[in-house]
Amino acid sequence: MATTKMATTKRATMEQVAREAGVSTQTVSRVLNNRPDVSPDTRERIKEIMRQLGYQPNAMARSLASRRTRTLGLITEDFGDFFFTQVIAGAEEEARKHGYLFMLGSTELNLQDEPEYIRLLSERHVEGFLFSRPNTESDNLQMVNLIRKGVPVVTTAYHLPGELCTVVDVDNITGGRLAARHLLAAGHERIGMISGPSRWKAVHDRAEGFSLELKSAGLTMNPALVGEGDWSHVSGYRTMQHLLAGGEPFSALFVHNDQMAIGAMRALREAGKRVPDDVSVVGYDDIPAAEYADPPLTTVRQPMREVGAIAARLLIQSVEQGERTGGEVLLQPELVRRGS
Amino acid sequence: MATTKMATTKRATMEQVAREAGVSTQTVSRVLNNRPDVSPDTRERIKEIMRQLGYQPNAMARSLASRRTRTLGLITEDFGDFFFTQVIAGAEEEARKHGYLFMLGSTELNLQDEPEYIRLLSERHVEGFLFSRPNTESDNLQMVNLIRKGVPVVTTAYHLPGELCTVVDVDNITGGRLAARHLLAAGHERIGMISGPSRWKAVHDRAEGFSLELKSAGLTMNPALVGEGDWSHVSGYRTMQHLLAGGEPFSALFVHNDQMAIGAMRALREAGKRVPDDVSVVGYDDIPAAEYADPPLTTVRQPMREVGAIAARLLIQSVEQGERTGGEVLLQPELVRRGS
DNA sequence: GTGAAAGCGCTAACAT
DNA sequence: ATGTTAGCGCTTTCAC
Repeated sequence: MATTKMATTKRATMEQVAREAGVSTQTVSRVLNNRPDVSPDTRERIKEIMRQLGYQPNAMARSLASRRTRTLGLITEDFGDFFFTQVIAGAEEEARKHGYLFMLGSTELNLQDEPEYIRLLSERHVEGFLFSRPNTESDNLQMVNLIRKGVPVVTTAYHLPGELCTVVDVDNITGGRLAARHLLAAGHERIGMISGPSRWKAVHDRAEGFSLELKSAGLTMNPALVGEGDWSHVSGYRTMQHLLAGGEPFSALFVHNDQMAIGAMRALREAGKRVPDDVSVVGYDDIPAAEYADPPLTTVRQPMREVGAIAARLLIQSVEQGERTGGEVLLQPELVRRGS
Repeated sequence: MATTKMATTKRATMEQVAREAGVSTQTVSRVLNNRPDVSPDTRERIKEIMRQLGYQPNAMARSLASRRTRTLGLITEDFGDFFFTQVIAGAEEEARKHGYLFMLGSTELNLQDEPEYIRLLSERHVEGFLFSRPNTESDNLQMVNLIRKGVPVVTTAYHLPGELCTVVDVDNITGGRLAARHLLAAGHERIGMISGPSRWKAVHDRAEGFSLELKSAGLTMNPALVGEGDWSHVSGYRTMQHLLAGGEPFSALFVHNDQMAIGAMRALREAGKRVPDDVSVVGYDDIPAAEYADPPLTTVRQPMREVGAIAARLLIQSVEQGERTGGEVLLQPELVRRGS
């Protein structure tokens, strides 16, 4: 292994630029911040010198003086989850357009690490937080504390009642309706459902939208045909086996995400049921694998990157305008018809 | 929408803590940095006051004075990619254990944004960069510039010849060998391959390992049975159709990632070939969907989170010890036998 | 349009 | 074991 001791590279400072240009640092600062009150001449000369010196402003010094960091904090829980990574990608891209960067805090299912992350991010003076993760009852305290301190907070898919916090979400009731309408239109009457964990608001809403639509067709859910999974492939597989073992006949199935739907289809296949001939399946999310499932999975697509982008935009707005708005933005899902 | 104008919350400063405790800021600083030269009494008293005041050190002020940020930069290209998100998750977790945070720069396939990200991150004085993304020839310049400036750089899966940059990778030659050995042991002799894009070193290595193993069994690759995809499901599907159309018989297939393998299996199915009865398939990566493919996909698993964790550890080491090592760490893949 | 002075909140280096 | 002095590299405020 080759090894070299390195001295820290020293960068040009504003003072050097000022000296070279024969002006005060103040004038250089004005150029750096695109303020109008500099003569075009001086401005150009200073810019040229900056280029020559490879001047890079020191963000820490700027932050210390100006109390702005143009940095945001992102709290997530699971990088393995397609939904949340897409949200992050969308948020990140949007933030950069505004000159903001995200600092990352992913608890990776160790929720107890979250306070530590929030501390690390707070110390670094992130100007706002984006929470993009599932929610349990217990973990609101952190968010509420931040909000009460006046820190801008935006969440995806989670509404904190009574707090000034913006929520960006996809309309899950409509999502459930879309799934139901699709199955009803195909003539199904005995319909099962595999939901996500019941503590999720999304799960409740998808089930509600689904039931509402059944009701308007004069049908109701049969409790013997409803199971609950934990979003994983395997839980879809097991829950399906369980419903199958119940012996209650059905010809269609609504599953609350694609991973579980793919697991459920495997269980159906193993039980000798063909999809869609014996059982039609509708999933949720439209993950990349959905299109290449066997058969290709009909599913409810959510605009996840857009959720992230809007969340970032609202967060930055809140940061820059110094106001805290407790609002909700609801995006619409769409049905993607495939072979299942 | 409820709306409130917020004043920026003012935080306690070191000076306030010092005043309350009747000591100088210096002593408070010593406590904050866990230096030994403070009497146990004073230390405890100061800590207590910090707690009471809810004191949070200002990371920018600390950075400005100490020239340390304990922040790292992470450059990636695609949050949709399972491999890279796992690497990030591993890196992130490891970094936090050392008190470091990552700032995020994901170009999301717009490679031309990378210089902008690097600039934003440099200005914020990240102490090192982790590049976790695929590579083309043209994009080395950015990395080389950083390295030459003395900035610690670690990459995953990419070796920059002649530069002091650490690489953490998974042994792709062995990966190719594992796949070949598995197929040879099952008695296959006519074996096809769908590779990733040929400009990737990983692709070259996987193909080489695969060929080497065939050679030691007295076989060679048949060029008519080799196709190239772009890692996507659809490219695996199309490439498979193309190979099938060639008419060259084969009984086994090595595919350079699972997504393409799943696409290829669909093409096989549509062509009336059963997996594994007519054609055995080995994928690469072991993404979550592999286990729930039909049939469950036999694949070469890579320890991706570990790659990230090791990369982060080496990067932090390089930052803290101030030395640049051009080394390579090679982790080993393993074969996961399933039904394909 | 430009400059001088003060200070953001902390740490480094030295003194005691 | 603790205090003093002098910055870190900028922006703010106010003066000209």
